[in-house]
Amino acid sequence: MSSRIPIPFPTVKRLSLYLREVDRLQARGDTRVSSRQLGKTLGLTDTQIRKDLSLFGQFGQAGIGYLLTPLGERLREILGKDRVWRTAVVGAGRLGQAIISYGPFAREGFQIAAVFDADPGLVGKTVEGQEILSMEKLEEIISDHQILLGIVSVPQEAAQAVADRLVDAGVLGLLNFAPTRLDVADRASVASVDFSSRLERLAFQVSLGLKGMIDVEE
Amino acid sequence: MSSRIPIPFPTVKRLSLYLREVDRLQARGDTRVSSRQLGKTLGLTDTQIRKDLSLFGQFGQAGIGYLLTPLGERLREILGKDRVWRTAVVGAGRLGQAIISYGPFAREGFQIAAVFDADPGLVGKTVEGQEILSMEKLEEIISDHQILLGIVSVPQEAAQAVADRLVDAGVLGLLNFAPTRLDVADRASVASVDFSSRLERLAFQVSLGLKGMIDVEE
DNA sequence: CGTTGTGAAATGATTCACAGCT
DNA sequence: AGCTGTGAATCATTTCACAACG
Repeated sequence: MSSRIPIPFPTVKRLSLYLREVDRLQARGDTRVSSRQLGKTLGLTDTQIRKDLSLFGQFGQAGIGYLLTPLGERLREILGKDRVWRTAVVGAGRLGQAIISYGPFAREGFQIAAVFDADPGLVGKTVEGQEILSMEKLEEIISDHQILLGIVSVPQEAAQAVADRLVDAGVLGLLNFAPTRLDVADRASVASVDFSSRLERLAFQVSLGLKGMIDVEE
Repeated sequence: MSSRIPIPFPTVKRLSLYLREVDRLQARGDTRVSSRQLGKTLGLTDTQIRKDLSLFGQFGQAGIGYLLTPLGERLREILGKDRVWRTAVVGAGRLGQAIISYGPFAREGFQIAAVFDADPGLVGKTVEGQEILSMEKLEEIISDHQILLGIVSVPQEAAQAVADRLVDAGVLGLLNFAPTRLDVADRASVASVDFSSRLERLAFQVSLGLKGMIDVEE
């Protein structure tokens, strides 16, 4: 018998960090890690790590900690990294090109299977071994190559239209770099990377540090 | 008399979105907006928006909604956008160059005041009107130009060392693009933009959609 | 009416405290 | 002693419900 439980969203965020650190420790030759040790490098409490991991069963050893090999395997499985995710990049401007050549993506099992751009001046050029394709071919190639993820690195004005086309073509997940919300109803998942919002929040935090908390009354 | 209250972290995240939408509506010629309307475009509930805004005083009008001009002004003030933030970019590889030329930053009051890179092959070149400077000049220029924010777009291995130098030089906020945690103790604020973690979470969400919730027992 | 502002209730996530294993 | 796993308590955030206003 198997039961289904909801995974708290913040936990998912952390699982990804756990896996990264587990990989790093394994590369260093370690064979095990305690929740305390993991928490220290990641800036989290040991309790939180144990709580997170306990959602997926018991794979720690009291008195010892967690063995890196099974922990890594299980995290990979949970995060869907026990397979290759074919990914399309739409928008091959400076940002798109940076994404295509971004080391960690390739290293972590995300395979850039196609790159598209609307600019005829870019179409035909090659970035990191990938030929930039015309937008006209988008639907055909997404479907032929069974591409499940799409990275949207086009200007804000074009983002929603691109998202619509990707989803219509069968993409199930969008990584959005444009500073706007993508509406895909229930047809896909969307994750956003929002530089300016992040920088703005940083400026806010710094303001607080400089000025203390916000005054409610002036 | 004035009292100080803590601002919930999730609220800060949203304030930035509110401001962006307010600006967009104003550019379109609108003069007011209701929490309902705002929520619809941003994918949030109207109650949440009102709760968020109410933390900073009452500036809506019952029966009418919020006037865009005062709302925008107040948001800008809260977020620390009523001033120019001089910002340094460290790491002028593809990602760094994409960041430097990223439109929304400039448009939103963040001024790139200096660009550094450790690669002698890049030093002296110009990106978007900015000369890439040698790392040797970092401390001097940060201090002379009173740069308060630093963007870290170097490889993971170099990130912590760069962060240390920036903070020592007087930077108060770091926007970190490297897939690692930056330890700055209490000397600065850090915000991270973590592409791979985001993509991993997206893959996880898609897995859920494909496979349903995680099985607790196999 | 439609809309804001806000206490009160509900939900969600983290931390505490400790039993139990090695 | 050092560690995990977890129920219970606490803390944080969202949603509800509705009074007051234009």
